[in-house]
Amino acid sequence: MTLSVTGGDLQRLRRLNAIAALSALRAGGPATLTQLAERADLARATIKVVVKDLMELGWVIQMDPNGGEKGRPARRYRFHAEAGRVLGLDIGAHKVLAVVADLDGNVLHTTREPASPEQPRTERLAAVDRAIESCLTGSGTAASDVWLAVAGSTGYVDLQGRVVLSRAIQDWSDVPLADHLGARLRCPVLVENDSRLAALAECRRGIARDARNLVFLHVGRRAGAAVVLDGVPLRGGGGAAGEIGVHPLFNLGYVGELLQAVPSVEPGTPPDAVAGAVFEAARRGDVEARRAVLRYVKVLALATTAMALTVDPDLVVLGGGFSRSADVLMEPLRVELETMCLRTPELRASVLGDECVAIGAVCHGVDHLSKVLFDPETDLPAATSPLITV
Amino acid sequence: MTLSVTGGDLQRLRRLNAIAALSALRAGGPATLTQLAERADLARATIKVVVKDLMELGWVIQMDPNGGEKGRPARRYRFHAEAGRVLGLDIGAHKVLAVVADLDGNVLHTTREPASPEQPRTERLAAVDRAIESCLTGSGTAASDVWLAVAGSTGYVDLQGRVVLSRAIQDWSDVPLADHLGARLRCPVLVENDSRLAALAECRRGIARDARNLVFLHVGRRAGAAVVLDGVPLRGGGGAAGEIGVHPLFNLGYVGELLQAVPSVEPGTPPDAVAGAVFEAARRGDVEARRAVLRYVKVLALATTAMALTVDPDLVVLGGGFSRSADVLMEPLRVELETMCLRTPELRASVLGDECVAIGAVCHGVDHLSKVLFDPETDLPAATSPLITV
DNA sequence: GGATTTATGATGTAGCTCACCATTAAGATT
DNA sequence: AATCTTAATGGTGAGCTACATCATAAATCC
Repeated sequence: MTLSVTGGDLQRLRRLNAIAALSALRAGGPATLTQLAERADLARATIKVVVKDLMELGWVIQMDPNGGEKGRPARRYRFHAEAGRVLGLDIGAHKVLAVVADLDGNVLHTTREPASPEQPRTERLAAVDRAIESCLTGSGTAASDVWLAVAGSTGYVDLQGRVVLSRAIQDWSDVPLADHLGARLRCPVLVENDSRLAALAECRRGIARDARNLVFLHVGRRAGAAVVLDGVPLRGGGGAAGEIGVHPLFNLGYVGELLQAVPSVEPGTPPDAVAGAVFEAARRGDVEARRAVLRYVKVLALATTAMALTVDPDLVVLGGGFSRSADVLMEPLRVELETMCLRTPELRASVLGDECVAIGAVCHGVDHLSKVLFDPETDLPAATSPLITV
Repeated sequence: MTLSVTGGDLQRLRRLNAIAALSALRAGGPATLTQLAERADLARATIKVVVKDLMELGWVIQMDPNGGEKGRPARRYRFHAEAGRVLGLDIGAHKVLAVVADLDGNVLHTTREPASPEQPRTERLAAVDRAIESCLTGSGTAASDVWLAVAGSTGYVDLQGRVVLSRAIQDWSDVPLADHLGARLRCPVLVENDSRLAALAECRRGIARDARNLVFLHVGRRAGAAVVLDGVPLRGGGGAAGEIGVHPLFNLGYVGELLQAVPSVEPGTPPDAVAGAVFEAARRGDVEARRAVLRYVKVLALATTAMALTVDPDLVVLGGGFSRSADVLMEPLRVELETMCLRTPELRASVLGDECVAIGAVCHGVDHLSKVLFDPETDLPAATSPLITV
């Protein structure tokens, strides 16, 4: 029986109401006291006291009065999203992305560094450092303003933020990424699998905003996956949830190879462009290309069905590089899923492009901060470089 | 952002404290006021008022004073588990089981009715009715004392409590089971997949009490599965979570057939006894039998790996009829899982035998009641046939 | 300029939790 | 048997908290 209800004293009630007011403010945008009272289902007088406290702590600030309505103009308040910053990182095979966002998750600045799957880890880590550096200076962010950093990396990331194993990047196994970043940044660091963050991004800001349970399929030359349940990315007991790609029956690590050796693709095409050419040919109706796409889709569908039968999602989101060719992939995939699934989930293509993982990192960071900072069990801290526990 | 914190009134605080006290009482067993104050981290005076309220509502009763300690003897209180009853049902292919339990989930009485996979649905429903009938009379329970009934059935059960599809029982698809039981019982009814309830039972009362994330594998002539995450059975968006058995690559619906046609098993052996004979032969070291077992295990392992790679559980529990032969199955299964999983989960055999599903049904019912009755959002009802919403 | 509208600030009431105290009922000690 | 020790009980008052209500203030509308 997992009933862990905690009661408490009057101060706790006050805290509860403060958090309720703050949540209402964040969820519904700027508001007057009366509006907030309505939203949080509390008396105006209560809201007033609570908002005063929140302003003193620095979580809420008063906005410029905007006239235009009749009656006495109301003071309007909003969440002080600029009080701190969240750093989001996407460490992919071919690029490193850094973004700085405010506490609402609004991205303020983005920088990009090139990378390659073959480069040694020190070079990649250096690229990460450069991306962070230029993103901070570019957005005018002091290192002390960053409350939390969240990194998304390919590969299996354990609960300590160590990249245990990566197949997409050569020298990227057994990398203590959280430690490296923590030493550099002087703030808590979370490291997550990239697909999981991309899935979260789609669930919060992308195509899946109306869904609570979804499977995210990262399609590319290598395929990855992630599961979101009740709006929360599923990590599993050791952080390995979604790693269906290593299953011997659906070898997603090399699934892209199914898209090679199509006659209509010119022999000289560089490896990176082959898949795109096959998709283009299939789009034109080339029979061999369509057959290759179907082979690719069939493997994908088998893996997706296995996941769908395990967690029964409402939605499957197609993301990753190849999702640009969703027009070619979707229909055959839908057909395959329909023949195999017990309750076929809806299928949609991602709408967040390239920065999907970085945005997911920010979302994850904001969620984490909200959970830690606005926890009814502990005192509400002041909005100044608070102590975050990871 | 899913922050749905609700603040409130002083009455709400009182309610919160009442629930905290009640939870502490239920979790830790009978207690004195001082002990309860300690457990719930509240002042004695508060506990006193709250317990008085709870006694008036009928949720808490005073026990006989038990002397033997020095100092003024303290009144001892306990949760009034006898205030209501939960009915648990297991509707299997070969039997129907009914149990009556109190609000702590203690089983008071069990009845059993035979069934067969071939019988028409009306006969099976009649057997269910008989099992309920004799279980109620046998335990001296009035129909009005049953607050909630939970049924576990083989097959895919949708969120409305309808058995959509069953392969283990012939005439058992598209059965509105919740409606049938609801009309008979005059109390709310929950219907769930049987494997899911068995998994819950292992997690609460069985071998998996220390685990929060697990995959449950129902092994038999047909195999089924269920997932428990954070101590809660995973239903999925439509109740189909865990139905990995219908995946075309691991055809678990007929996996038992892999255990046939072993020379050392006498030709005349009845179909039900073949598997047991094969296991027995394998146990003795018969090579053909071991090979058959290995074929069976390999299929099982592929399906289990797919699930494990999706949700990354800490534990896989082997349950169902064939788990009696866990000694033969475990080791090869462990080996297979180790070669395929990224993070191999621990493997254990079920300890709750035949009544596993029924016990799980009771656990699920008690959980549901706790959630609905002791919800901080609503007033605490009196402990007399309360209105339960499903 | 007056009427209307809407937000603000202040007051009083009721309810809750808690710390503190004297009281009570048992076993332990002399 | 009388006294001491121990530990729970019951009651009181202090300090907060949330809420409803009311007079007041600052805009727009006619």
